[in-house]
Amino acid sequence: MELLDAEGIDALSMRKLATRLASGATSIYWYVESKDQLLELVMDAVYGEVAVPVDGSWRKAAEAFAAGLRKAVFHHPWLVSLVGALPAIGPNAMTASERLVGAFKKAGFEGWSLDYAVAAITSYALGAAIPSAAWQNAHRKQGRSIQETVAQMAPTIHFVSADYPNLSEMVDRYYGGETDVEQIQQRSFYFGLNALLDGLEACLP
Amino acid sequence: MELLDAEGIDALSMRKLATRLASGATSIYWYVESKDQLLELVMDAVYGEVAVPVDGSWRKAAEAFAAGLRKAVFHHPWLVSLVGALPAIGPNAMTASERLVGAFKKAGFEGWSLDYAVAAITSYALGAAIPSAAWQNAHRKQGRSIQETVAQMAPTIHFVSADYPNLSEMVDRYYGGETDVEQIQQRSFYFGLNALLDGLEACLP
DNA sequence: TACTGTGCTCGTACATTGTGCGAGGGTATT
DNA sequence: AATACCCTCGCACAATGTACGAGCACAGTA
Repeated sequence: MELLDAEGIDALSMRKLATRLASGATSIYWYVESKDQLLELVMDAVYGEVAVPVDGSWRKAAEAFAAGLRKAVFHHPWLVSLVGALPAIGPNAMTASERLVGAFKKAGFEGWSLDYAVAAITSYALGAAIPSAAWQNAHRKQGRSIQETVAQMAPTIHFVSADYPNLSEMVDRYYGGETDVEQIQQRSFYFGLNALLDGLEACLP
Repeated sequence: MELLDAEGIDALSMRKLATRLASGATSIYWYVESKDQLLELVMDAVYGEVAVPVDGSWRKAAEAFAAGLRKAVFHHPWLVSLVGALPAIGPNAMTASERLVGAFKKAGFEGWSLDYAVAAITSYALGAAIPSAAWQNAHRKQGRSIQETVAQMAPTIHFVSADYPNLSEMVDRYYGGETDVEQIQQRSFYFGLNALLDGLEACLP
């Protein structure tokens, strides 16, 4: 994971990992069946970073899950390249889901509504993490800081959105103030999350 | 895209693509700078399949966008491996966003709320597409049909969820009836989408 | 002490990958 | 006839995932 965080997922090779571990390249295959399986394990390790409380309201549980996933993806932006391509059935992912389901069940969700409500939250959490990861990936690909990347991409962004008046207006809003990408994304994240939670709350008896 | 649909993203190599095009492997590089750029173009081609109507309510626009993306990912499950890793600034993606923003703006969203509301919908749409793509990827990796894949994975799924009572309950519900994965996912998708739209509607003046 | 098995490491090897380079050929313009 | 451009492609190289099997250390048994 240190290697992945530092160099991204394209840069991870079994040989590099081996030298990092001061071992032979193929020794890894004693512990792991394939690179894919290794990545599955890594993915579940990341899920281990999202902590869902066992007590507390269903809204708190959902918030903890979604925010935890968001933070995890922020620190490990390569995760989004794995989600959807590899099954997420590790113990950490399972525990998080289990607790989330438990909280929703205790709140009164039942039957298919329970499944659907949980799926809605996970979908939103995953989806919201993607743009965040995209920015991280972009600015890590060059060695620059976020501010520098934002500044550097400004002309390109203005150029490609020039033909789209609504998008241009959005872009201007982004580049109007201090352009703290992370803060904007955080606000955006909680705005949508609260909307979704409000909508789900209306389904409760 | 035919190659990607048939064999998945791991199986796409420049050489295979070249033989499919009855050309030399490196001839492709006359038209395309790198494989990554090729994938960017392919990604935008998929965005071309999601049609957002210019007229109609903001809810209809959001539904069309989300459902379109869902359908596109269903047919091209390899897309999720690209989203978040590659920038989505092609003309088709831009047009879809532009129209979505337009519809929301006409409905009364403005300022940051406009951006956030649109971001919420796209996040949900992307996130909801991921599990769907995961199933597709899984069942395409083996040559089997969906039903066969579902049946074949049943023991594994029961096994890994055995220690999690809430998840077991969910799994039982899934495997209780006819287990039409696609239909369940569709219902789940619209359930969450409507909840989110309801929540967003409450933000309107 | 000798032998056997088991857990683990690693060098070698191979097929496959993305892609840089430069030599070719076809067509249009001068 | 010569030059310029558009386009194709064979070759080559470094890097990749991983199968294979030879080697080690150490445990238990004879």
